[in-house]
Amino acid sequence: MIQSFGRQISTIYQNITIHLDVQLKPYQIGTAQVSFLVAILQHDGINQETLTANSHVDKSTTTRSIAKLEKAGYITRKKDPNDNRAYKIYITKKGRNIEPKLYNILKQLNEILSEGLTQTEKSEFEQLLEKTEQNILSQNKKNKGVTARLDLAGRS
Amino acid sequence: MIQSFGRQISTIYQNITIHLDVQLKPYQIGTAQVSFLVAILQHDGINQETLTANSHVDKSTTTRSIAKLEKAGYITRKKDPNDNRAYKIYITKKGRNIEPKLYNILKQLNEILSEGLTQTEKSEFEQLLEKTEQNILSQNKKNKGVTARLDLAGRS
DNA sequence: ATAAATTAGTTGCATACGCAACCTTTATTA
DNA sequence: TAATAAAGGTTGCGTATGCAACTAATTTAT
Repeated sequence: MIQSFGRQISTIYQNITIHLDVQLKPYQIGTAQVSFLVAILQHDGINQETLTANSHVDKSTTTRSIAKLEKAGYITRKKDPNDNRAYKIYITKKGRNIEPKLYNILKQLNEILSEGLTQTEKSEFEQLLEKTEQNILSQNKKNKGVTARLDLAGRS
Repeated sequence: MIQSFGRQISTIYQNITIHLDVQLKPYQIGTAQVSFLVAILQHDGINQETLTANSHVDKSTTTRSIAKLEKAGYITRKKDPNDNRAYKIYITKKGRNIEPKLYNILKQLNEILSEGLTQTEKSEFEQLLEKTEQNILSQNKKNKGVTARLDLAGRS
C-alpha cells in the first residue's frame, strides 16, 4: 500500500476546506482565517509573531490572513508601544459577536469528522494526530537546519 | 478544546507538502502531481475522468496537474478512440524510470509521519483516517445534493 | 557608540485548488 | 431524427500558502 497517511490526510484536509468555506461564507471569511480568529478571540491583544509561531505557518500567511480579518472588520491592529516593529491584534465588537457561531461551526466540523467513532477512538485519534504532527514538524525543522549548514559549508 | 481534528490535520497537511516539495524538487514536480503519477504508474492508460474520481479532487485540478506531468515528460496523453471527448494517460520511459525513487520518497514520508508508533497504532491510525475521510467526503457530497435540490425548489 | 546581526512584518513570485462557465462530443428523450 | 441533457475537459477567477528578498526597528558585539 503506497502513500497511505499522506494521501488520506490530503483528502481530508481538502474536504475540510470545502466544508468550512461554505459554512463561513455568510461571515465573509475563509478557512484560512479561522485558526487566527480563534487565537485572537482567546488572546485579545496577541501579537502577530506569536500568532505565526502558534499556527505553524509562514509569517507571510499570517500577514495576509490578518489583513483579511481586519478588512472584514473582525479585528484591529495597533502598534506595540514597546516595539515599533510589532503589532498587537485586538478583537472588535463584530469579531466578538460571531464568536459563538464560529465555535459552533468548528464543533460541527469535529462532529462530522468523528462521526461513528467511540469516545475512546476519538481520543486515540487526537493523540495519533498529535504525534504525527510533531513528527513532521520536527522533520521539517531539522531540514531547515541542514540546509543552512550546507550553505555555510559551501562557502569554504 | 476548540478545533482539534481540523487544526491538526491542516498543520500536518501543510507540512507534508513542505516536505514533499523539497524531496520532489529534483524531479521537477510538486506534491500535487504525486498521487496522479502513482495512479498512472499503477494503471497505465487510465483515463482522466477515473483519475479525478479516484483522487477526490476537482476535474480542473486533474487537468492542470496532468498538464504539468506531461510538460515534465513523465506521461503522454492520447485521445480515447472510443470517445472523442476523453483522453487516456500513459506513462513514459522517463516516468517509469523515477518509479522506484518516487515510491521511496512516499515510503520515507510514511515512516516520518508514523515514527514512534507501534504497528498496532499505525493500523489503527489508518483506519481512523479512513473513517474520517469517508465522513467528510459523504458530508460534502450530501451538501451538493441539497444545494441542487434547493435550486430546483426555487424555480417553482 | 557604531557596525553587524537579528527580529517583526510586508510583498513578489510560484504552486495548488475549488467553483462556475464554457466548448465538444456523446447519450437521452420526445 | 431533432432537441435536450449529460459527460469529458479546459479556462478564468478567487483564495490559500511557502519561500526569498526586502524594509524598518531593535539587539548584540566590537
